[in-house]
Amino acid sequence: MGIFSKTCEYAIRSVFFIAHRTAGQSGRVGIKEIALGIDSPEPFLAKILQDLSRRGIVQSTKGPNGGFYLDSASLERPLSDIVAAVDGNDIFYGCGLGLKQCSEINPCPLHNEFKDIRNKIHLMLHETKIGEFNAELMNGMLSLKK
Amino acid sequence: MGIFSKTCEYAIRSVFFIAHRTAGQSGRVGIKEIALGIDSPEPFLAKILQDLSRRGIVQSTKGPNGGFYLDSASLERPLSDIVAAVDGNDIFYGCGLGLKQCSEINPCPLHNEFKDIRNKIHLMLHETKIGEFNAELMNGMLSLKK
DNA sequence: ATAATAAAAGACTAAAATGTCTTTTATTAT
DNA sequence: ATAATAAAAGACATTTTAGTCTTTTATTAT
Ligand code: SF4
Ligand code: SF4
Repeated sequence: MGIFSKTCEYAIRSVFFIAHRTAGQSGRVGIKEIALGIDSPEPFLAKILQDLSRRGIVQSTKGPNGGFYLDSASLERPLSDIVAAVDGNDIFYGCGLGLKQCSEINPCPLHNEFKDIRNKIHLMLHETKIGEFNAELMNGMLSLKK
Repeated sequence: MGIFSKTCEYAIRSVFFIAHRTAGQSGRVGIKEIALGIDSPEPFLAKILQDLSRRGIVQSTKGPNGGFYLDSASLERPLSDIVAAVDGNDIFYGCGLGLKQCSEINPCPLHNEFKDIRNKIHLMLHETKIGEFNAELMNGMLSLKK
C-alpha cells in the first residue's frame, strides 16, 4: 500500500475529478462518469462519495440531472480535509515505528528524520486546495487515470 | 496505518533490538526477550523473524544458547533492506494516488510534491544503517517500546 | 400525479493484514 | 545417546480493508 489507503486514493482522485468537471458551470456529474474518469470500481466509489457527501466535503443531488458537484467553499478546502475524513489524522501525527509516545525526550531512532517527512506531508496536504488543479485537468496536462 | 505496515514496524524495531544486544560480543538473544524489549506479540514476531532469517537479514541458531543475532555484514546494511523485504519497494517507487504510470509526461496533480517526499523517504532509509543506533540504544537515549 | 432518474442506505462477499497455536527440526550440554 | 532448549514450519483464527449487490429515498421532467 502507498501512503494513503486505496479508499483515500479513490477519494482524492474523485474529488479532483468532480472539482474540475463542475467548477464554474453549475453542472453535476454522475457516479458512472466519475468512476470511468478515474478508473475505479463504481459501487465502491459510490460508498466513498456517500461518505464524503455526508461529511459535506462534496455536494450532491438525487434525481434526473442530479449527481455530485462542489460548491465554491468546497473548492477552497485543503486536501488534508479529505485525507483526515477518510484515513484519519495518523499520517499527520502518527508514529513511523508504531510507538505510542513520540517525544523529544523518549524518541525512537528515526525521530528527527521522520518528523521532517511528516512535516513535509502535512505541509503538502494543507497547502494544496482541492480546486487548485482544475485548469491543468481541463486541458489534459494532468491525469487521474491508472 | 502509518507509513509502514505493522509487520514492518515490528521488523525494524526487532532488528534494532537484536543489533544493539548482540553487537560486539558474540551473544544471541531469544524471541521472548526481543518481544518483551519492543512490546510486540511474541508469536507474530516469531513469524516475522523467521522470514528475515530466511532472507539473511538476521542470523539465528537453534538449541540451547541459541537465538537471533547480527553478523558484522548485517550491521552495515541499510534500513531499506528491511523495508523492501517486508513491505516491498512500493514506498520507494509507488504512486501516492494509485496511478500506474507515474511520469513527468503524464503526472497526477501531486507529482512534484510527492516525488520530493518519496525521495526523502528513500534517502532516509538508504542512508541509515541498521547498527547505527547501538550506542544510543545501549545507554537508553533511544526507545523501542510502545 | 406519475414515471424516470440518480444518489443513499444497508446487507453481503472477498481478500489481505494481523495475530495465535501446535508440531517439527536443529543444536548443545550432560 | 539423551534430554533440554530454542527457532522453523505450518495450520488456524480474527480483524480490517476492499469490493459487490439489492432496495429505498429524493428529485425532476412529463
Ligand atoms: S519520529 Fe520516531 S518516535 Fe517520533 S513518531 Fe516517528 S517513529 Fe515515533
Ligand atoms: S507523483 Fe503523482 S503521478 Fe507520480 S507517483 Fe506520485 S501520485 Fe503518481
